[in-house]
Amino acid sequence: MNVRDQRKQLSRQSLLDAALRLSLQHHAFGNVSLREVTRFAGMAPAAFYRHFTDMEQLGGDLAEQVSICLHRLRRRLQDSYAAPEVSTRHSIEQFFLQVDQEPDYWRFLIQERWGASATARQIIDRELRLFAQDLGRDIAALPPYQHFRNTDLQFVADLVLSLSVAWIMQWLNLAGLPQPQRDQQRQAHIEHATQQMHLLFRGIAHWEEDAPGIPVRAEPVLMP
Amino acid sequence: MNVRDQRKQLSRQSLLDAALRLSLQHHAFGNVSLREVTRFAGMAPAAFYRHFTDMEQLGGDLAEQVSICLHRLRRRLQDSYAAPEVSTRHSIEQFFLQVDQEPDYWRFLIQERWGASATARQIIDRELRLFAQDLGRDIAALPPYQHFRNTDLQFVADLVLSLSVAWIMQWLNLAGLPQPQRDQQRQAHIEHATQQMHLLFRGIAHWEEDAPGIPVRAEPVLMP
DNA sequence: AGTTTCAGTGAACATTTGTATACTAGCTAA
DNA sequence: TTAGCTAGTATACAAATGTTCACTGAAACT
Repeated sequence: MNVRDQRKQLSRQSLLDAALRLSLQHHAFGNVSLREVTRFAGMAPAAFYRHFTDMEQLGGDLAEQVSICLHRLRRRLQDSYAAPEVSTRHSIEQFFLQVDQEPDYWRFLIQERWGASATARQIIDRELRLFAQDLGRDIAALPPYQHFRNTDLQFVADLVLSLSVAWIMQWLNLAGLPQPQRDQQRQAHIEHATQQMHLLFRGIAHWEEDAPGIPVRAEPVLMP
Repeated sequence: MNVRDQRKQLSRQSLLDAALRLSLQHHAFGNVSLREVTRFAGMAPAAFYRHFTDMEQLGGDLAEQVSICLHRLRRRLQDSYAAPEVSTRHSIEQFFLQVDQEPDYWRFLIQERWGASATARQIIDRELRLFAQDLGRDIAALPPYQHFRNTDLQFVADLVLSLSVAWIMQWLNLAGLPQPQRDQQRQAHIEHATQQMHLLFRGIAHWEEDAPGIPVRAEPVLMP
């Protein structure tokens, strides 16, 4: 590649990095101004237009780039087929360890899921939907679940996705705590998530039976 | 109350209303300017300071007001004890019907949960946490669940809370669709949520047993 | 070697922003 | 009735914003 194009992409990346950093600092991408981004990246405001027409476009491109995080996660998920002897708890620990590897990306993703940039919202939504689909396919392919219909397993995948999003944000918010308390809270959070997953497994295992322990009369109570 | 104080509170409310409306329009409270709020409410910018010192304070007060929504929901939840013969599906329908009654409030709440205003975030978080606690207590008080430990049921409540948040936002985003397609999608969404709840019920019913259908080796796969 | 291309600069612009000030009208309380 | 409060107005100002334009210098191409 050209030396010039190389440098161009370099400063383009520094703009994206600046936008990400400032988005997290301001708790929203929409609160970040064009000038602020260029200032943070160390260039003149007008240089911005050599790379993006608009802050909206930058938001979209940033979301696209951050979405790579999810792709990586999906690939790692498939790798877990190779070594399936590990426990649920261990898997969850691995999951959060992976979140910790790129915490800013994850925070951005969840923050901008309902954020101001329409393009970013669209991209993030597509990405999460894709992720849930893959999750459903992966579950369906396993021997114990093969006798379930594919559509049945899809809503399980959606459920896990909803849970994951909640977990990640809770996990990331523990990062601000002081060291001794933080590790304890993190351990508790892992325990919490593991229990929730176990509950789901029980539910799946007994999916087709009646649930004699739970009378119909009591059902609505769990439901807000 | 004084006529003057009465009028003051009236215009204070119109400021809050304007802020809510504009927050939803801009997809973030942080993107709303002080002047925009006063313009929308039909007064001069300086009048703002007779009611709030800051946009931050307005954000907090708005979050506080919107939180009433959750209180109302909690109360309605307790009422469901009176008529527990209804099905899960019906309860969920009722739930979304209630969301539809004040959709703006709900959207604001979820949107600003990780938004720019620190005060708003704090208030919303406290409110959701309280909601989950109540949910746990309510579940624990029911005969079929009384033999579970309270702490065990708490994570079930957290799970339901995480799910509810996801449901609400998905539900609200169906509002933009054209009429014929919308009702169909809504029906599907209710079905979806009902299935997810049923899965949880199965899991709770078989909480203490082993799950023979699910080998340990397969567990991690469900876990991202 | 000479010309072209183009990422980045600096200055300028019209707007919009938050905030301060002096002021007005009308309710409140003596 | 009269004096005082005070919610709201009008105006002003400094700061920051998005966008433009002519420019510069180094890489790229012929």
